[in-house]
Order: sequence, then structure tokens, then C-alpha cells
Amino acid sequence: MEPLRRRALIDATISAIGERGSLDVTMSEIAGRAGVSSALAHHYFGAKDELLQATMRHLLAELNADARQALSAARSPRERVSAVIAINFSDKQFRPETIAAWLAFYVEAQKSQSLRRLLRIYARRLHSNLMSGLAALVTRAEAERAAEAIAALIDGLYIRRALKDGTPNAASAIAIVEDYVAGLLGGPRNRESD
Amino acid sequence: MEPLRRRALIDATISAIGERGSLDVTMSEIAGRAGVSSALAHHYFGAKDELLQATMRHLLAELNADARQALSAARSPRERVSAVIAINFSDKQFRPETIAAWLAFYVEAQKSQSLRRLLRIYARRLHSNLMSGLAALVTRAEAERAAEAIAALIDGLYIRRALKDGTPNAASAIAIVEDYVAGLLGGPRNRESD
DNA sequence: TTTTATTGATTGACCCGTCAATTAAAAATA
DNA sequence: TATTTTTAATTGACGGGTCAATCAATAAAA
Repeated sequence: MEPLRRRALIDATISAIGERGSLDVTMSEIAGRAGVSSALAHHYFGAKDELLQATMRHLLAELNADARQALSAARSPRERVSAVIAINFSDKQFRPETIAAWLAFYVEAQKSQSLRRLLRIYARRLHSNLMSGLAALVTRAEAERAAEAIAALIDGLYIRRALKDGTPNAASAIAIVEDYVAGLLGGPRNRESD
Repeated sequence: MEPLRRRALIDATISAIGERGSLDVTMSEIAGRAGVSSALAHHYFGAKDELLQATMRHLLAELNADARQALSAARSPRERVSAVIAINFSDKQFRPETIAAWLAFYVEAQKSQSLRRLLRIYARRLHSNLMSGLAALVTRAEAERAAEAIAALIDGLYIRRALKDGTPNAASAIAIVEDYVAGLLGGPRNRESD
């Protein structure tokens, strides 16, 4: 029973956050969506904070699983880069409720040590996934900077999606990021900064 | 007295949000920072919601004023683009407390109709400011997409700054965006999508 | 004297987390 | 198998705390 309930509560948390658009959803609201009492949610997760952490860990694990699978199918460095980009805008990830949850966690992370740690893990993984492709295509310094830019671009497109403002669909979001990569690889300009 | 108090309360709101990292700061906390009682804050602003709106309007007005000034000094389309970018990462704008406030407002906007409207104004202004330079440099379609990308990039870099994760300083943030623009203008690749 | 500024105290709502009590399931025993 | 015993699942009710918003009362200006 326990695993079932935990899963149901985590799913309910995501959908509640997605609908509200922020983390201040009540335990009763979440529990209600999962079809149980709020007391039971506390029984399985203890404090609300732990439920939120578990939810974020779940999101992170799913993203990671998707990324691993996509990367294993990539045949070249260039494909690896595209795979990483595609994952973040896949139907599963680029959904309003998931995005709203991510965004809400970003904000909450400024208060919560543990959430901040989780987000850092995500950032590191994204960076290293990108580097695994970029490193073979351009110089190390260029790759580092490109990884930064792509990561920022993805975050930014997520925000805009959350606000339903501009680039609402995944296809054009991917196009924008791929465009950047094409520009990077297509014309190797000289760069002396850093 | 009223204008003084209103201004002090708005400043206090920004710094409180900046420190907490989210919008759930109490009226007492804000009022305390401004050196008055919470009752007085309600007296001047009514509901808490209105104080938050006023704060966001203030942020928006400041950003707009900076943008107008910078644009008026620009001598060419290319300079206009750089000016818009520079503004968003100026010492005044790219400060942790200001960024935290923006981010918090982004999240809150999903709940609040009025905040969403204000953010849309910001997005439109940024877009049109960027277009005022880009339109003269590349095709209309390219300019539109570039404006999207730059806007997303800026938002993304703001988030990363808020999390103190990667690209912590303004200079490298500007470099990343300028890099993108250089790539766009430097090598005009063919593009048939849309 | 009228208006404005200001606050302490209070109210009412909301919500987290706990606990005692109840029901259901599982294990052990006869 | 039938029974008792133990363990797990589940909830309603509630205490304690927080906070937005109000209000009556006081001080200061105009």
C-alpha cells in the first residue's frame, strides 16, 4: 500500500502545483486529489517539506531516465547535443503542470537548502550531458560557454511557456535552441574573451 | 507624507522579497522594514495584493526608464541591440534582490491576473525594443526569432543568477547574449522554417 | 476644527502537524 | 480452518500558530 500511496501523493502534488502555479498548495488539497485524508499524507511523508522534496526528486529522476535513454541512442556528438535539447522539450517534460512545478521549485529553492541542492544536481547533469556532445565539436572554452547558454536558453523558454507568452509550442522552442547550436558550429568565429 | 511612505514601503517590499527569495513575506515584515506599522501599510495600499502590484509596477517603470535612456544614446541598429542587452544586466537591474523579485513575480503571475498583465507589458516592451534594432539588420522572420531567443536567454540568465548557479556575474552574462547576436549577424545561414 | 497620519489590539480565517480511535489486513496460533 | 493477536492503514477532530485585514482611538497637521 505504501508505495501506491506515495506515488499517488506525489502525482497529486505535481498536478496541484501545476494548477495553482505555485508551491503554496495545502496538504489537504494534495491529499484530496490523491483521494486520501491529509493525515495520511503526513503519515507517509512527515512534514510537507518532505513531500515537496520527494516530488522534486521524482521529477528529477524522470528527467534523468529520459536523458539517459535518449543519449544512449545518439550516434554522434552532434546527435548527443540534439538529444539533450529534445528531451527537455519532449511531450512528457514540456507540459504546463511539469513546468509550473519546476518554476515553483526554483523559487522555493531560495528558501530551502535541500531543494537548492537538488536543483544543483539537475544543473550539473544538464551541463555534463551537454558537454558530452559539445566537447568533441568545439574547443573546451567554447563548449563551456555554449553549455551555459543552452542551459539558460532552456530555462528561459520554460518560463515563457509557463506564462503562455510567446513560443508556446515545443517545436519552435527546439528550433530556437537548435538555431543557436547551428550558429555556433556553422561559423567558427574567433573569440579571445574569458 | 503619503508619497514618502508609499515609496518606502515599495522599497521595503523589494528588499524583503529579495532576502526571503519569495513573495510570501508578511505585511508586518515589510512594514517593519519601512519603519511603520502593518496597519499603515494597509492604510496606504489596501490589500497586500495591491502593494505587490505597485512594487512590480515600480520595477517595470524603472526598467523602462533605463531602457529609454540607453536607446536614445544608441547611434545604430546594432548599438540598439547591445543597449537593450546591457540594460538588463546593468548594476541596477542585475542585483540579487531585484532578480529575486522578478522571479517571484513570474511565479505569482500564474495566480494573479493583474500581475500577469504587467509581465506581458514587460515582455512586449522588451520584444519591441529588441526589434527596433534587429529589424534593420536581418530579415523580419530572423529578427522575430532572434528577439524570442534573446528574451529567453535573458530570462534564463536571470534564473541562474537567482540560484547563484553558473554565470554569476553580469559581464559573462552579457558576453553570452552578445555571442548569440554575433553568431546571428556574423554568419547569415539559410533558414526555411516558420 | 477638520483632516490626515499612525498604531495597538483584535478578529476571523487558514493551515500544519498530532493524536486517539477505528477499521482492515496479515500473521500466528490452536 | 477458525481464532486470536499483531501490525498496518486510515481518518476526524483539534491545538497552536500565523497572518491579512479591520477598527477604534490617539497624535499631529492643516
